[in-house]
Amino acid sequence: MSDTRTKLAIEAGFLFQQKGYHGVGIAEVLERAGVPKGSLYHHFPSGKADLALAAAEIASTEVLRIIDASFDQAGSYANGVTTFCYKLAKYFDIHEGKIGCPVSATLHEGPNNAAFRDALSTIFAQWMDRIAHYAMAFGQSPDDAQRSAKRLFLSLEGSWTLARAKGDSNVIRQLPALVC
Amino acid sequence: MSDTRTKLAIEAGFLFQQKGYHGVGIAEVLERAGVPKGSLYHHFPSGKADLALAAAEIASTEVLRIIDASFDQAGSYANGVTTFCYKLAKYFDIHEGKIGCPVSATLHEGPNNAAFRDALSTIFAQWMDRIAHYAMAFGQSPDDAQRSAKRLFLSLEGSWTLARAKGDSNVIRQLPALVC
DNA sequence: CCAGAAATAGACCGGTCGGTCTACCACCGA
DNA sequence: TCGGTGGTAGACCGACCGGTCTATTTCTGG
Repeated sequence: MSDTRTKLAIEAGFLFQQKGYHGVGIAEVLERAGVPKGSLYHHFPSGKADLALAAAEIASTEVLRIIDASFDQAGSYANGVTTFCYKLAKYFDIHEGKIGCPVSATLHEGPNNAAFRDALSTIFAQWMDRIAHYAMAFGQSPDDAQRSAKRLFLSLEGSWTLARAKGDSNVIRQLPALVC
Repeated sequence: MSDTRTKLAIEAGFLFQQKGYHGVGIAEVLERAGVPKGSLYHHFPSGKADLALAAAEIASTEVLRIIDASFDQAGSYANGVTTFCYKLAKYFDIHEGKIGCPVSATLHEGPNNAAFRDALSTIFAQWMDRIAHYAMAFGQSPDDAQRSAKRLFLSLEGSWTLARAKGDSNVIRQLPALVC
């Protein structure tokens, strides 16, 4: 199995989230992961771009997992949103406020090609679909659920940006009061 | 007078907004502005960082100008928000969808130092203050105005992100229906 | 136990990065 | 006319960039 591959993607993601695609050098990723260059190009033949895509994929999966964990045991949609935001705020604090949206930081400032934009767009759609799914599960109409999900997602992206600028995770924690 | 200085900041801002701080090389800015390297380091002694700060300042002023232009002649707060978003969407289209928040793209992916974060945080606060000011002018209570401004700002940041990922300015145009 | 594939290891490459430095030029008050 | 100054011009630098390449080690099926 390819444990090295996963480790590379995770560590790369960690760095991309803080400094953006262009802000991270291959050497830095290699050092953090404790992996030589040869291994990287073995597992990711097309190099940095491959790495970023894989890192974004992993980060996205983690976000979906957090959504599930937040809503599965919630008593209401508003309740789920609150749990979700608190979990994200905690994650933000763990990384000492240096982190933004895990996938947009990775992919947005990368090469402006179709592959990156498509991946980003797909991931965002998945997030909103998942949130809308829970909104409907809690009784909202399909239309309302779509709106709720979009409202939450857009504000969340904004919160990540603002929280990072202010170095304060409370921006994220105050989100439920603003969108519900 | 220093026309060169302004030109450098504007062109740098244009590029930073598309590719982020690390994604833009000094040489590229120089070529776009048609200015030799010596001039840059004459006007911006500490180089790229100075340039980014100046570029962000200019971009922020422009956003404030757009806010004023949108709300000054509006009949209601909601009306002003709509005009504001349409203006931004148009700006987004002019740049062929390659652009995000003009200041966050410039400063967020830059060196993670206090100066950059402070500048960003200050600029965002100015934007929200200005929006809140108009919300109050249209009759909202101070508290409500704060909330309205924050809601609009956060969603707007998110919209810029999503619009760029999807390459579709309609995300921004649909914002008023979501936050008002 | 061995052959071959998978993976690791890192030296090496041309190009580009941000930044420095010296030379020159245009303007302006004396 | 001259000295000085604010600005322009671009050659040049070491560091670092992403990526390639060959050699070696480790794993695995027969």
